[in-house]
Amino acid sequence: MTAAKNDKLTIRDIAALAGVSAGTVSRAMNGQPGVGASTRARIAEIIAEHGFRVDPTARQLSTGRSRTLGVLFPLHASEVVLHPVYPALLGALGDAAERAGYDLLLLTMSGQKSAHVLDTVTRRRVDGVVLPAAGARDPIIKQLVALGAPTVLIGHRSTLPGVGWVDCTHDVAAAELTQLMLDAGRRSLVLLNGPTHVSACKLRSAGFWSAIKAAGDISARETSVPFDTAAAAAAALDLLRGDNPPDAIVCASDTIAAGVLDAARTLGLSVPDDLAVSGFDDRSFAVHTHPALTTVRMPLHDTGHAAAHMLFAMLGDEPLTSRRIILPTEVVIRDSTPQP
Amino acid sequence: MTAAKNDKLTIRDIAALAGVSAGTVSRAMNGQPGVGASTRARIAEIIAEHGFRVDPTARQLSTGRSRTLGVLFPLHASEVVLHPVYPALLGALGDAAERAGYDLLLLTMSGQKSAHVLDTVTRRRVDGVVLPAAGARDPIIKQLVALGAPTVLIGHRSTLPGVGWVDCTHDVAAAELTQLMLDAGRRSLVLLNGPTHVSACKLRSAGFWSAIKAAGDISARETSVPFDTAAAAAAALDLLRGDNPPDAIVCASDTIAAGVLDAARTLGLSVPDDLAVSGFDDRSFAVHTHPALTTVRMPLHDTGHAAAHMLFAMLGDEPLTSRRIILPTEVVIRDSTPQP
DNA sequence: CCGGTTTACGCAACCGGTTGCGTTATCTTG
DNA sequence: CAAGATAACGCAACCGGTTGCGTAAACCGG
Repeated sequence: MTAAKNDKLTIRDIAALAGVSAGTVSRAMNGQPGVGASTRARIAEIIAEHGFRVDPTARQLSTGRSRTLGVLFPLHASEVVLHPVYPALLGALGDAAERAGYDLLLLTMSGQKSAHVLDTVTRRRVDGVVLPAAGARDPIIKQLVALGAPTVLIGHRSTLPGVGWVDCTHDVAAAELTQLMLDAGRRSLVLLNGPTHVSACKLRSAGFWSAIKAAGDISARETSVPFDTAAAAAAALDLLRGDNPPDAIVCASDTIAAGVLDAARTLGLSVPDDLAVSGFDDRSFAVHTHPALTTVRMPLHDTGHAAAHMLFAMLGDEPLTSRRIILPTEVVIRDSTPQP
Repeated sequence: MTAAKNDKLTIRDIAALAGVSAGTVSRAMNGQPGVGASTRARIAEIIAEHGFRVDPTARQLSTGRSRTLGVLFPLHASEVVLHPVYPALLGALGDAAERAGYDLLLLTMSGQKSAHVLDTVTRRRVDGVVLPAAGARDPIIKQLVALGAPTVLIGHRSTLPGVGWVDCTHDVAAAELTQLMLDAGRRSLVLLNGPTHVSACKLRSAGFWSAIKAAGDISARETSVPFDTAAAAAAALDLLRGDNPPDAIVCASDTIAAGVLDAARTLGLSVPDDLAVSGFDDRSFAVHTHPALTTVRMPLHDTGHAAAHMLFAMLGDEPLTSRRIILPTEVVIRDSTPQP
């Protein structure tokens, strides 16, 4: 057996084996100067032979670094995993962390109980924090920067100094979809937006209106509904039965779009001929709706990856990169909009 | 300000404030005997006033416990979060951990690179491990028990001594669905199963065949396909075009069932009149297919919850419970099977 | 009021690494 | 070859808690 088990070796055991002091072993392991070449080689050999691994807890206690990144959601964990985009972000962050030799600590925060999270950061159980669900109003962001914790936001373009963020082009995607509707001859559009305090929804609104403004004489409205299929269906029924019913509805999420499809079916409208519908998120069910949903795929894997590496750069592990990154989205055209 | 910030207080600072030794503060904090009532009260007051919090790293170094539970997936993180059931389990585990004051460390393991994971366990960065994706063949399970790590499996009924597990009644659910088909008069059934090495698929097969056997003179077959809509569609086309085409297909997942629905549509078959179809998992898209899918909802939240508390019991935090738990499933009847 | 037990608390070692500083050995260079 | 510079390494303190053991004071019954 070479580098197998034999647990619980300490650095002083290795030092004794090599006939040196513990400090020398530590320096040799960490590639620091002050160790002779032959000694270094001998120590490396002994470490490999006995399968010694440093105790991360002890190292952390003396260095103050844990090689762990925290992923913080101001939600219950069970809410996180049901979300359309958070799980994918978490997965990408996990991949990047594993590849960089970091561990991933999942931090959840029900309500405003930030004490435990701040404590975890203060005590350096995590070296930095990614917030994939950061809202503009969350006080936790300011608290984290006040603590000096390297912080990266996803989906919220904060202006706070020191914090980095990664976001994607919600506005461009919304504009593209809107233009798609206009190009197909639709002249009465509605943006069925999500809650307007959500950063992504603000951007989607901006994209929608910029395309409308550029087109000139178009009838356009915007309404806000929760990210909920039933609520969206009710809102869509109102719109479609009211004055000047829309011939195209741009929705801020696939769940909302699913509600619109339900409403269209209820009224016997044909999609996309009578009504064009688009979603956002490209959730798994988007391909199973009837008709299959035109939607927007966000670069979730790249986003998580970029956020992780931005954090590693802040921690000094990698060369500095930009602290503000905007990644491109991709419009996925299916059958709920007219074919170009 | 009472219990606000003022970071970096040590237990010796508190001891000096209270006019006692660090050891006494430690004992007072942890509710150990050997501290007078008045001293205890004074220490508690000073701790509250200054907002002192123990350093979990230092505590871990001396006690060997981290109040952290590991969730181990022998996969890449990005594969985990795309899975139909793992995210929900992760969420439930996270909720339970937060409520119990535990942190959650996400451990992923690409390929057979178990060294880092075993190291994390050996060094007690986690007090115990939950494996929501345990396969019968995984050597990691034996390695964990060899290390003496409290281990709880989800979805794999291991016979190894010491390990606990939580599973649900895949067999009963499959039998119920099969019986549903039989009660509706279907006489040519197919189980379109997933990969047969998956524990849940074995159970689903057993349930299917037990219902068939009990019914007597029935034509029944079983085929295995990957959990993939396109592959399932191809297999279903073969079956439906072949001799003795089935009038009911019980599928081992919603993704497989979606493929069967696609095949039925291709052939112009009416579901459920010509062909009854059922899925498994109750994924979000099951309600959006046409017709909406009859499927099985698994008690994912309860499963995660039970696994977490079984682990806490093993760690001595809670009274002992059973180490083998089987939770009931729920058949969700929608429109892809004949109404009873 | 006294011997013996219990209680309250301090002291110091320990968990397992890291690191500043001092000492000795080796290497330059004039 | 002597003197100064440099490299290699040991020593011990330190990170911030926990805990076994020793001791002095408070308590007990007789």
